[in-house]
Amino acid sequence: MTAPQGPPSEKPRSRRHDPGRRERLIDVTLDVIAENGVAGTTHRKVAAAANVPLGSMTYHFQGIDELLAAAFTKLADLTADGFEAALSAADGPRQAREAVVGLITGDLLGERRSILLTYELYALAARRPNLRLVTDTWMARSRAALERHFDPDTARMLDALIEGLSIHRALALNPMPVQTVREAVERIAPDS
Amino acid sequence: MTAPQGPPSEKPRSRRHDPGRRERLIDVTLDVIAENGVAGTTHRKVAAAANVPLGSMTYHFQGIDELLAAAFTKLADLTADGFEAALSAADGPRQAREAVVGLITGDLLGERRSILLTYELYALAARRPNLRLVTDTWMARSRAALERHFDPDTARMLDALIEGLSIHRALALNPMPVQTVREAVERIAPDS
DNA sequence: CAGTGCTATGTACATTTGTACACACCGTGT
DNA sequence: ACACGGTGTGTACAAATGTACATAGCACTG
Repeated sequence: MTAPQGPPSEKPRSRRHDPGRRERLIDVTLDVIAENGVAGTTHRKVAAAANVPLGSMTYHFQGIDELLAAAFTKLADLTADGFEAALSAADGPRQAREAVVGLITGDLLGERRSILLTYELYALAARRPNLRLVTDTWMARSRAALERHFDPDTARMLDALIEGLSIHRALALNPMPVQTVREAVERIAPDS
Repeated sequence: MTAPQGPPSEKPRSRRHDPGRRERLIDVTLDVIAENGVAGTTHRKVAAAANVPLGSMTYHFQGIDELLAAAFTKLADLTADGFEAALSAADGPRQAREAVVGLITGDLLGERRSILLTYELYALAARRPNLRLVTDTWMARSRAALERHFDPDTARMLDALIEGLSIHRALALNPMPVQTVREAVERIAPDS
């Protein structure tokens, strides 16, 4: 779905010389986590999904912890990138608010995967100091991006609102309509 | 910490006849999940923490899935109970808002554990239909409790805000001050 | 007070898992 | 051309895990 499948398919057998394999393994790992959860993510599942031998796992990553850390670091970086891009493109508070609405209500397909992975990250970060650094950096970047348009307090509130609304939209049977989302954003960040 | 430790200590050896053991196992399971995550929760760890033999696990629960489901169901029920109680005690919108602030900023000790378990539940519920029922019921109860004091749209917004603010307060290095939380709640649910 | 049925226990076992490691391959610089 | 160092591969193995099950003890009914 998201990660590229297998090496560019040269010969069916013997796919040696696969530059960028490490990076591809990280992408595939996120897919595996999204599907099976951290609890169900194993070296073997990732290897199978990426179509590489098991030994490749321990060669590229010190252990499974490093694999998970690398995957979640990439997730946080990419998500923060998108967040910053959407807000940078906005000009003025009006567009900024609409950008926030867009981020919350963004396409529920890819969004759902992202939210799901975020839970897993939060759950893991609570117990792993090195992942705490990842979530902290992520939050700091989000807040900074919001502060380009809103005062610091409002930025923090908006950040929390985005978090909560995203979760609710992902979990709820009938998600909150876009118009209501817009109303919530406007209440937190009024026309000043 | 939270769950009662071991049976009431009769004889050191042979603790047969332990009524309510099933319930105690559920409590201990939540403790184990909080400490090790769903990924690190095993029959043996729970059994050791509860001071019961391994065989007791498979006797009381069909499998580890049923154990996890029972634990998370209890978590959701208890949390929703507390939520309802806090809001029922409030009289008028003013007190209701303050109750919401209290729920968000509630003692960070027990709160932290609760939030942490919630991530785990969300992550698991995304893949397990029977747990989806648990989260749906929980959300419905929360919303209903809020609707005793606020109009439906505001209730949904508040519910999401509570979610987001709780997460941020649990994860952030320096959590948002109570006064700012109050301000956010007031912006979403103004004096009408 | 005897019997009956639920509860409790300990152990056994097949699977799965993380990880190590010895060997094969190939691009690259000399 | 050729060695060499990084990259890739397959397999092996100990540890941990979920689960089944035969046996044992206790409470409670009649």
